[in-house]
Amino acid sequence: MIDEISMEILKILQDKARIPNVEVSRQVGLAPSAVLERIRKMEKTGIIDGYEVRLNPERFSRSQISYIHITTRLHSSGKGTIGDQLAAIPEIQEVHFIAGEDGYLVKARTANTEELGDLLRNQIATIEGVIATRTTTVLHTYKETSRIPIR
Amino acid sequence: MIDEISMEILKILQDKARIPNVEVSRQVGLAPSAVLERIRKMEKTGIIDGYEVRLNPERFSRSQISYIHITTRLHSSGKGTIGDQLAAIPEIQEVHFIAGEDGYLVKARTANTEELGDLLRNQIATIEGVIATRTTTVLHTYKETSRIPIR
DNA sequence: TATGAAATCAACTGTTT
DNA sequence: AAACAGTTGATTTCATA
Repeated sequence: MIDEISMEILKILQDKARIPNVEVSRQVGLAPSAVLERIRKMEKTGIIDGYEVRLNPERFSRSQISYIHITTRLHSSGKGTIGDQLAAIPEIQEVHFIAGEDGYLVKARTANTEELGDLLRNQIATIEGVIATRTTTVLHTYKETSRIPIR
Repeated sequence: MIDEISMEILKILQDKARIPNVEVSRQVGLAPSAVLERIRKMEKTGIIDGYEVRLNPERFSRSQISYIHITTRLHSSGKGTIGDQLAAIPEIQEVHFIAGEDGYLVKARTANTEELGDLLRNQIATIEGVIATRTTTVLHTYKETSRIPIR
């Protein structure tokens, strides 16, 4: 479904998402229009999901990463699922429903622990069906990427 | 340090990282070259960290997300820190040193639980100083973005 | 910093294989 | 179906204010 050349294109884009198209075409040995056509097709078929700007969290007062385990009641009523309500909070970057704990694992970014407390008390604890939270505080991040190994 | 116009530009880019530059310039009311200059400057000063292609994990056999708590010995010897060694594993997207557990929290993407077992046994457990691992399996993901709220 | 002119590149359309 | 070439319009660089 994805041939050698398209794989090559994806690898180049993973290294540098805003590389000029002519540069990609030079590297893979095709005409620019052919490369563009391949990229458009991969965008259409969902192989390429999109493009993101990565902003420096420290420049926007978002240095503190926290992982929050959220225990919920099994039969939640309320409007919408708890997962969707958590996902709507902008400080929360990831919401995962996890096995073995009847609940969710979410990743949050705040300026500091004070804002984290705010988030826990005023945004998360108020959601119908949330029983308890347990927070893991990040002291240092060695790696943080959305890049996946492709083959 | 970041004025109103640059903030506006960043918000537009967060919504659509590959929006044409003329379109941005129309929205903020500047010449295209002026917008570009501002973007270049923000790239240089590290406000913009980079740009990423988001590939569909399912198309590349990386559907399974796992969070792995790794307990380590306090005084690790060996070559390089454990954090750096974990960061070098391509299946691992995030490596965080966490408070309260003498260890790391990592996010991994594998094709399935079999590959996860492989990763745990052959790549993680073999690192000098690693005592134990505890894995949280993700069943469903509601949200997964690197976007941060800016203000 | 912002601008406008000039060169390079992107993207659409045709044509060919 | 995929690659290419030509045209149109956007991006980027540069001189200038």
